[in-house]
Amino acid sequence: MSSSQAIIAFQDYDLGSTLASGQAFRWTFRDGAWEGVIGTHWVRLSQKPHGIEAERAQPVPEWQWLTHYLQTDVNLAEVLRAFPQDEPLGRSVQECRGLRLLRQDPWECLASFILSSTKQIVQIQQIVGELCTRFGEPVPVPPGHKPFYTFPTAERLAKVTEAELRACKMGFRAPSLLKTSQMITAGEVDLQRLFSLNVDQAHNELLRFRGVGNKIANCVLLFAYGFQQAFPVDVWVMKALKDLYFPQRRPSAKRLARFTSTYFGPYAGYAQQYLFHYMRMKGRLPASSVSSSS
DNA sequence: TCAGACCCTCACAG
DNA sequence: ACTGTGAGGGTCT
Repeated sequence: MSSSQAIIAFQDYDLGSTLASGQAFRWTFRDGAWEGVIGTHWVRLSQKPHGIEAERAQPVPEWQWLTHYLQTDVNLAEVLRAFPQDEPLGRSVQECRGLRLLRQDPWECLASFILSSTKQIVQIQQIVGELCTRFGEPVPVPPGHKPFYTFPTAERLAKVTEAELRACKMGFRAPSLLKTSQMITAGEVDLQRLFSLNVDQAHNELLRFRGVGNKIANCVLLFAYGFQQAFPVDVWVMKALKDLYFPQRRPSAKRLARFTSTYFGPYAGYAQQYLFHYMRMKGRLPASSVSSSS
């Protein structure tokens, strides 16, 4: 029974916060709904009182690809219960109610985060968009709608030149993405195989790629491979950790790693996302109140 | 451990 | 309008 529309009954899911929280970079909000591409599926998602409404350009037999991406079967209440009961995290959870983690394609996630280093989220979105437009394949969209593209495969990108990548405004990240594409195409690293490894082994495999350090490796482990204990530490989370948990003196890298891998529990990755989102929102408040008071 | 380099773009002063 | 400056979900040497 195919349909081009479905409602996923679900509560405790803030679609907007989740899609715009810097996990994925290809969602755009338009006319009250989020439009994007998952794999080869164009889809439009909107938040409804009793769940998420999904709309496709063409009928599809099933929606498992979508529920898997959105991770709607994760019991958020259980995740939140496993958090340490401290004040900063509690406040973050309160402010970001319904924030979720997505489950993305490993290659798209890896490539996107290679492009993320020292970039603002808006800029990452620009670069990724440019990359897809130039090297992705068009996907079916509703009549008269602007075109959408797949995320280009590693095989495709392995054949382009560094100059072509730089034309997507990715700067010094171009050689890293190119080399990574080539390594994967050559079979030097098998991204699917990482699913069968433990978190430390998978982490080490990811570090073999140029442009992938500790932070980006953890992002890919968390957002694509579902290692919920992975804890990416970027400038925002670092600020949160220093301000909220180490106000006296700044901890050594070793001490910090020890803390993040034990204190937050089995769902540390979720805790990280809440702290990240909270810090970003908080940092943004003064700017928006200034601009709106003119 | 610790700078400095690395590309490029945008926001924000002046 | 124009130019100058700083910094942005890091990584590598």
